Amino acid sequence: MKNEDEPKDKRLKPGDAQKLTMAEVAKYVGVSAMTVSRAFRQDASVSEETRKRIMEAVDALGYVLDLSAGSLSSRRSGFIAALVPSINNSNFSDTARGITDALENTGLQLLLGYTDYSAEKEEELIEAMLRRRPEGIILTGGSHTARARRMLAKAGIPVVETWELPEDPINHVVGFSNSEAMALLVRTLASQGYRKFGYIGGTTARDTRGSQRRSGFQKTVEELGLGPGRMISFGVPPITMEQGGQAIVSLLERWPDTEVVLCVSDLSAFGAIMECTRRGMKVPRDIAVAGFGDYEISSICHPRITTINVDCYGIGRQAAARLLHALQSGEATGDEITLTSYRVVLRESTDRAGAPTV
Amino acid sequence: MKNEDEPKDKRLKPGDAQKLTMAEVAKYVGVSAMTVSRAFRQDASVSEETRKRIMEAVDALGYVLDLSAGSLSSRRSGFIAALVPSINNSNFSDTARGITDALENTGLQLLLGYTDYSAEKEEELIEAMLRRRPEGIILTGGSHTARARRMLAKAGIPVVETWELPEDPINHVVGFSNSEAMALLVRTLASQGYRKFGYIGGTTARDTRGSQRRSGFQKTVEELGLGPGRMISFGVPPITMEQGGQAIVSLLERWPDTEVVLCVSDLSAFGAIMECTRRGMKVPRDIAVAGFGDYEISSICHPRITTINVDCYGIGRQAAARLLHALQSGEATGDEITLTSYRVVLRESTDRAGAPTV
DNA sequence: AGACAAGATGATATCGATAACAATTTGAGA
DNA sequence: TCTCAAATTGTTATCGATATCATCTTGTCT
Repeated sequence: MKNEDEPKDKRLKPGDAQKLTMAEVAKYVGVSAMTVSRAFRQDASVSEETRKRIMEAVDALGYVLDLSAGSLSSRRSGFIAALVPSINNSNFSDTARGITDALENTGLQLLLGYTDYSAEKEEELIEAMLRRRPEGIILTGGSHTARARRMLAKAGIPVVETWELPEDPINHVVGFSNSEAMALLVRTLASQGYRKFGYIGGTTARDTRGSQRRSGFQKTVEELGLGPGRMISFGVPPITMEQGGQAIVSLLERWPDTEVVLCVSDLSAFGAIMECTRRGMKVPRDIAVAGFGDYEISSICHPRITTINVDCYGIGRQAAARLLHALQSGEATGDEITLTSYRVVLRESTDRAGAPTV
Repeated sequence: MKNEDEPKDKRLKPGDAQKLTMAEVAKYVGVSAMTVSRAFRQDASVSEETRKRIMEAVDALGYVLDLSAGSLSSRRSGFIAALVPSINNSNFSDTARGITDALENTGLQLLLGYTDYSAEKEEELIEAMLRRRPEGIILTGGSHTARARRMLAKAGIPVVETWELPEDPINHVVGFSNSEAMALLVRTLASQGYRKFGYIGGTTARDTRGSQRRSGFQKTVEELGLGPGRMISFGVPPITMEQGGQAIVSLLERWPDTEVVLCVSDLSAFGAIMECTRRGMKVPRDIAVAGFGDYEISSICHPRITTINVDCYGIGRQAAARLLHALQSGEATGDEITLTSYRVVLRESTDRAGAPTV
């Protein structure tokens, strides 16, 4: 048996754990557990004096509220779930940050998961999340398995789909049209005189936003009468910087007269530009390149990369705001679409003047 | 009243929510709730036939297990908490991915938070996490507020500190010495003939790993008799690509004869190199630059950046593995230190041959 | 002074699953 | 065929907080 008389260990260590409950705090203070519970919520009616005494006891005893117990009786988990394709992609981690920031001081906590661009993984994650009874859920995109849709419908919580404009929205939407955004970029560059367009993207439709960008590209090039675009598919999405470099090599081998190459994201665009530079080509003098997403790198690198700026952080904030609103108003059925902004950011990599760099 | 005879809505919508409980599934199948509960756990003893019938009912009814109720009685929350400084930094999101991957199929779920490099924010988050009664917690670094340490000790759960080697570890450690890693980089470059070393880092000690790298730099430069290093502090950590560019300008104005500049991370190194390029300087011909962290960008950009490769993903995996081991063995006190690997990656940006690039 | 509203606090039932133990069935070996 | 262990299933209490309703103060207004 341990010596219980030795009150202080020189160093605090795990293992001293006592299962402190609210009831024990209550006994210590000389009130009921219910009063302690009230002291933890700002809206409850407890006298200032009692709350102070309780909080002192909480501090002294080192009590930490147990939300899992509370959420059972209050029937509110205090969770919001969000699924993004990848947390290593700064566009999506910006969105996650937007969600977290919007949730601050709401008493809601974010449960984050990443689907790795797979609808099956998404389905699994949705189930795992729903087991925690989140009060709302934020998804990326509009492609979900049938079972995922069924589970979501049954859950009876507000759902926000983001980053796209799904054809058949589940509930709320906060996003933009990836295909129109890419179309805008094509038209902008065409108006600057570019005629021979190439495109670099991934090989499969796993990345639905990527597919939408691709189709926006293709459609617009044809509408403008600039023939079919020169499309190169390279690698399973999300395609990396390195694959961007390999892809542009293929593209230029096949269609050496290409004037400008649009990429599914800034990362592949950057890889493409670096590979060109390495091979002695100058961007934009020999070939112009544009990306999508306006990652930090694109405004810093040399040459700076033309791209579409997307309000990633705002998507997160607005998605969370929509959820909060739905929770407050109690409505679980509103089908609202919030369009988020995007804009073309013209930079050196497509500069028609094509001033030889350096 | 709604027409309950119409069995299928054309489109499933939230709002159909029924509070389905295990007891109702049990009644539907004709067994007890306990048996349904058992059917959900793989180790429990239920006949295959019963489990099948139960799972069919679960499917038919659309029941989703409620873990919050279960964790109350089983006294196991099924959560692991992890705090990282930032999820927008790919080094840390790699670590988060490592943790998530290691947790797969363990029935444990990750609760992720980001501290924004602040010990106060960390303290708040630790409390918020502990309210969910995680079974273990993973922290970044070894600097915590006194109250945070107290709460952790009291929680009685295994704690893993990562990415550093704290002087006074709480419990488990999975990391490496940032100062020795930086020292290794200095010595490696010194052995290649570099003599006049500069350093770019942030202005405050908020980023403890950054501070350690800085002191490792300073110490080693002095040990090698290369005088005090030329240090530029620029911006509140984490310093951005852009700040890296601004910093190298300051540094070269003040010490124009600097031969090589080490940066607290690859991101600032990249910014520095791009700014130099933009100003007509060639890297490494006119100035050599190195980073830290081996971000994807460093192996792609031109010139490729010399750096320290850190096993970010492995840190996450090993931290989670250590936690799992502690949970299995029931020990909550083991003070083990797991060293993770790092290595110098020499690339073009410090190539002594200094071949003019392009 | 009496009445009543507002504020503070307490008692009890309950959220939905699971631990722990009890009861029952099944099957193998004697 | 009988016995006993293993496998299967059921019963009841419980996890720790909170909803709900009841009770008790306090102060104000007539």
